[in-house]
Amino acid sequence: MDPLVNEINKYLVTIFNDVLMIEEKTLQSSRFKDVSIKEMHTIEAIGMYEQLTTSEVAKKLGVTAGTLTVSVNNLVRKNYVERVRTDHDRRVVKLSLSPTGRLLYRLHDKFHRDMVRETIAEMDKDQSEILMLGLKNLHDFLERTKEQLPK
Amino acid sequence: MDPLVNEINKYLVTIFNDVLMIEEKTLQSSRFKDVSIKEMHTIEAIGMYEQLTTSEVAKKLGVTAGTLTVSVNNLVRKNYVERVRTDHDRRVVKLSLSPTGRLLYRLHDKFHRDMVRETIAEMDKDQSEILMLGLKNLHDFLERTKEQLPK
DNA sequence: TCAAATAATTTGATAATCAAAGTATATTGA
DNA sequence: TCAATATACTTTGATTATCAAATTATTTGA
Repeated sequence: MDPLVNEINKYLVTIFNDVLMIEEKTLQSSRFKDVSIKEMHTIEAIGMYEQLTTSEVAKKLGVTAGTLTVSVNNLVRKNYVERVRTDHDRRVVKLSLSPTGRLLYRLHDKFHRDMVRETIAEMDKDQSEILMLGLKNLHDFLERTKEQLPK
Repeated sequence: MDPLVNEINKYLVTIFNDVLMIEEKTLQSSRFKDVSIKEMHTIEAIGMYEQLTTSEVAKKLGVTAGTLTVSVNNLVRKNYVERVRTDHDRRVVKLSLSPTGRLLYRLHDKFHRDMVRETIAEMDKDQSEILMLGLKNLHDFLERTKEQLPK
């Protein structure tokens, strides 16, 4: 067993848990105490620019449409998300962020980008590009794995 | 804004969502359907070798002791975890994995290591070491961030 | 036209989570 | 010594997250 595999794996597991914990605590000590980390990820999936439907966002998050409807009910009540039923097909609901939702999205995005910036700060360009390539490999592998998953 | 920062960030976000989803679905289609991904991470935190207490595991997971007690109640009922009250200090409970818990731990660990192995399969040694270094940087940054977090 | 398909929502059940209160045990200091 | 305090864990009550299945509204296709 390649010790590098173990080491990379160990870092990934810890990074994973740490990011979630830090995101949660950062939110809870900001002015957005009424947003859970799950809700934050829903806001992230709704996004700033596209006009995604309920089922598209549910698929992106890997939850059922019912789960998303409940979550969006709360986010609409708390004024982070807006629902618009389309004229074209009146069964479809497009989701978008309210002005406050957009502000929160940008703050969260900044947290992520600062985290990455700090990480690669002391690497030279070659190194950070190899890091990027490594992450791309992992990403591509995961996308392939998702395809093969028993629906 | 360095486009590399955005790109690395984008991969990280997708990787996180994908790993969670794949882990959840893989569990649900295995013989361990009664274990949620949260419970899997609790089993992971209890670990194979150390004898951690309830509060140590809660801290590792970033949840309250009450939350962990509830989760451990379920894992004991389902026969993945064992509780032992210590003689030395009878308030303290040490947590450990049952034989089935150990089996599940090893399977989950294998999933992770296969994922990493596949990722670095086509990289040469220099490249995979730089990936590792990048992850170490991210990891160290997160550990420092955790320190500074408002308790 | 109208049966089937689709998009979203609602419902009922269970798990995950916290803060606060409660229980049992250990430590400390007058 | 022993009462007050601290510690480790558990319980409780409330809220959120989740799913599968049922329901509602609308669209599509034979």
